[in-house]
Amino acid sequence: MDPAAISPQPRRQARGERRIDQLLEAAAQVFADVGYEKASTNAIAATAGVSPGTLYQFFANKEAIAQALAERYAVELDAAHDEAFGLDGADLPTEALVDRITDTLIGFNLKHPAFKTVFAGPEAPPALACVVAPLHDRVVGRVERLIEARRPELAAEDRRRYAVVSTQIFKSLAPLVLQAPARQRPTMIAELKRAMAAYLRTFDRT
Amino acid sequence: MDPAAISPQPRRQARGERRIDQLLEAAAQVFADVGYEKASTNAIAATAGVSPGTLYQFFANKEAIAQALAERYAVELDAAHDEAFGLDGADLPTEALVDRITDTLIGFNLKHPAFKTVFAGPEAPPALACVVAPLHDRVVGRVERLIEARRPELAAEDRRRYAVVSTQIFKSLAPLVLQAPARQRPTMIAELKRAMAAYLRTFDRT
Amino acid sequence: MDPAAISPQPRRQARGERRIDQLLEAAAQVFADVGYEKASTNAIAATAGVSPGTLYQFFANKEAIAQALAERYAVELDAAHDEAFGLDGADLPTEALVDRITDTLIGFNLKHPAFKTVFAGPEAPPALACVVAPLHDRVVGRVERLIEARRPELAAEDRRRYAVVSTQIFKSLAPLVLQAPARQRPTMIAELKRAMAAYLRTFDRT
Amino acid sequence: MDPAAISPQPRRQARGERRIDQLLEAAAQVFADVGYEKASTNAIAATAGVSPGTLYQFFANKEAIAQALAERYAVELDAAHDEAFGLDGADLPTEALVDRITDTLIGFNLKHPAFKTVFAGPEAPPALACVVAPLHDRVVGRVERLIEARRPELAAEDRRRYAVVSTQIFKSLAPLVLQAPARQRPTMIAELKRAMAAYLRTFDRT
DNA sequence: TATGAATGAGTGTTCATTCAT
DNA sequence: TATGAATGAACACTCATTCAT
Repeated sequence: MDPAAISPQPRRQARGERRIDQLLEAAAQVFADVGYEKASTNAIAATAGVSPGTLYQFFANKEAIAQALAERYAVELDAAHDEAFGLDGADLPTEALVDRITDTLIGFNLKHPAFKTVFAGPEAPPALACVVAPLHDRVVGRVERLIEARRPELAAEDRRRYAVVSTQIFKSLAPLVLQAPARQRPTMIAELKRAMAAYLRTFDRT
Repeated sequence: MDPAAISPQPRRQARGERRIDQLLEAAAQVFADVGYEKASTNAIAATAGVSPGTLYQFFANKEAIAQALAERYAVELDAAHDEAFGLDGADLPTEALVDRITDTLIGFNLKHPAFKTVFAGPEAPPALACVVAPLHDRVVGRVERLIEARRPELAAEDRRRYAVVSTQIFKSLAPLVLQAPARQRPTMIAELKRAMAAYLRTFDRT
Repeated sequence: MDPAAISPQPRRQARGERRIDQLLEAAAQVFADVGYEKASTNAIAATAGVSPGTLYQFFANKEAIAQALAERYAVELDAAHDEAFGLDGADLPTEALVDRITDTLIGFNLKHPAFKTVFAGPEAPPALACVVAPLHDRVVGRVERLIEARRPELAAEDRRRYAVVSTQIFKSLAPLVLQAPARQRPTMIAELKRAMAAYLRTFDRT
Repeated sequence: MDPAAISPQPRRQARGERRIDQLLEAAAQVFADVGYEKASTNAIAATAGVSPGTLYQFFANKEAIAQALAERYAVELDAAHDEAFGLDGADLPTEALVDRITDTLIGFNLKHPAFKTVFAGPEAPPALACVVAPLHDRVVGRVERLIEARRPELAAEDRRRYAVVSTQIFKSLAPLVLQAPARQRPTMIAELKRAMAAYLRTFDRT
């Protein structure tokens, strides 16, 4: 009973998925180092320890790699979100909510230095725009639902706008935190929270 | 003082300066279209209607083009700033100040679609970083001085941080305004002002 | 030991090595025709019948091509040297030694018209200097050891100088031989030998 | 009596010749620095403090510059030669003759670092070959006449060959002298003389 | 005469992608 | 499935030379 005889497909698929993991990890590293535009597919393949041909066996082109990476991040981010403001997000005071979300997202950014590359919103270079939009939308959607839970009376359009703006503010201040020397990071985090809370409060009691 | 004695040189120099204008205009267009990294010097030359060699007679390299563009923007922006919160910036209520500055800067962005390319802050691609930093610093410095005039008791470090964060927030929301369809632009502008004012107010009365 | 297990890689590597041969041969041709500086990598690739990209898969840059060529020559020249004054080089009369060495090296030059390009001594264009030095040093070193065997009482410094000067004289007269019409070549070879022998004799009996 | 009225042409010609001097001096500098191939006409013009257009008013192309430089050197070298082995060159003992010639020529090379660029013999890059040949021939011719004076019984063909070979040997050893650190220069000069004398002696008494 | 802007083919090199093995 | 050789258009930049002024 050769075990290989029973599961030839799973085995191959498993290998394939390991390869994909390798490649995405390599891509994340290269993206984080030099940015999407300057990241060469050859460099990604080399970092993953495979040949360029192999890379193209799993991804149709450079864009597809960014897309796949974005999807991975989307999934993991969803989980983190769930944990961060799971069921009581609606009832928390604004400050506490901002606290939790910020800590979660900053943690996520620290863990995944390539996240920002792939999480550009309207500023994304045209080449990345369509790739990156779904991840961005997903995060914005999440925020939107949270706002909905807290202020159900708001018009959908307003809700959307608030979500987009909050996300954008967060995204613009995050690099300040990430680039700050470790000593000043807490100050910057506090400032980020202050800015977020200030904005969110403006419509908390409208 | 024979005018003929001074004229031959200026004539040629004048042509050169016209060319520089053409080239910078072309560069702005190309930068705005495809971003700095993907902008090819040949494309810029072609857009300006000259040969690549001509471009390099006026600019040492691609970076120098961005730099020159940044400098032009710096000068024009300074003038706009002066006009926007000239002498009474210190005494205006926060909302009025935000109003003026926002309108000025949004106007500037609309007029110069390449401005954002060359006004990246900490997120600028490494290639642009050193080129772009002076422009960014200049704007931040401006804001800093404004804050100082309004709240002289603040520590320099805090002032700096506030200035940086304000700039960053503005920069992140501006694209939302610029990309919004004309109909929704006023709403977005109002939102941008609201976010800015909310943040600024947090330390207005501390 | 399944031969299939080792074959897939060697096959591809074999192709690669054939390409390298092709490319070096092409480079030698182009170098011989127009010299190192004017040899364009595109011309070398075209001569080898491949695209520029292929060339760069095997050589990091133009310099590396010259380097590889120099190394090939070094190896082949070593073998020729071994054959030319193998073990009895120390005991031969000067004339016989000069005879052998000259014939060997002239033969080598005739076989490899690009050799001189890559065997420039102190006159090499700066771009080639560091590439070419090792080959030159190797030949000089060889001559040095030969001189040492024949005149062990000489100071190292003098030995070195004699070796350098001999090499230089040979190098300067070789082109006269190579460019001479076939009919006059023997005369020129004789002259070259005479000049070499005359110089070497000056310290043979000091 | 405005002197300008009498000699408008000479004045202009004089200015032209000054320009030519400037340009050739600049060319010599640039050639000495980076070699003929890498010397750009723009660099030469800039070094001379004039515009490229002006350069082309006096020289048809890059080659013509080298040619003109070679001619200048030819004239000056002739004078130096006259002085070095004027009328008694025929009767001097070989060593004394070699001494004089060597000192003269080494002096000339030291004074004109670009001389070697423009005095390449059969090794000249094809681009320079025809430019440089006349200077080379002239020097060789000079040596030939000297040999004729000393050994009138030699066949013209042999004389020529001796002259060519002597020149070549000198040319190959000169860079060793020029590049040697000042302390070792005398040793190298002595060696050069020794090599030259050894060669010349071989047919001095045939 | 002198300028310096203008040219444009050419340079060395890169890289997303394909393909034979 | 994996390799790595192969491609070729593109890039940033150069330079001998010309030309309007």
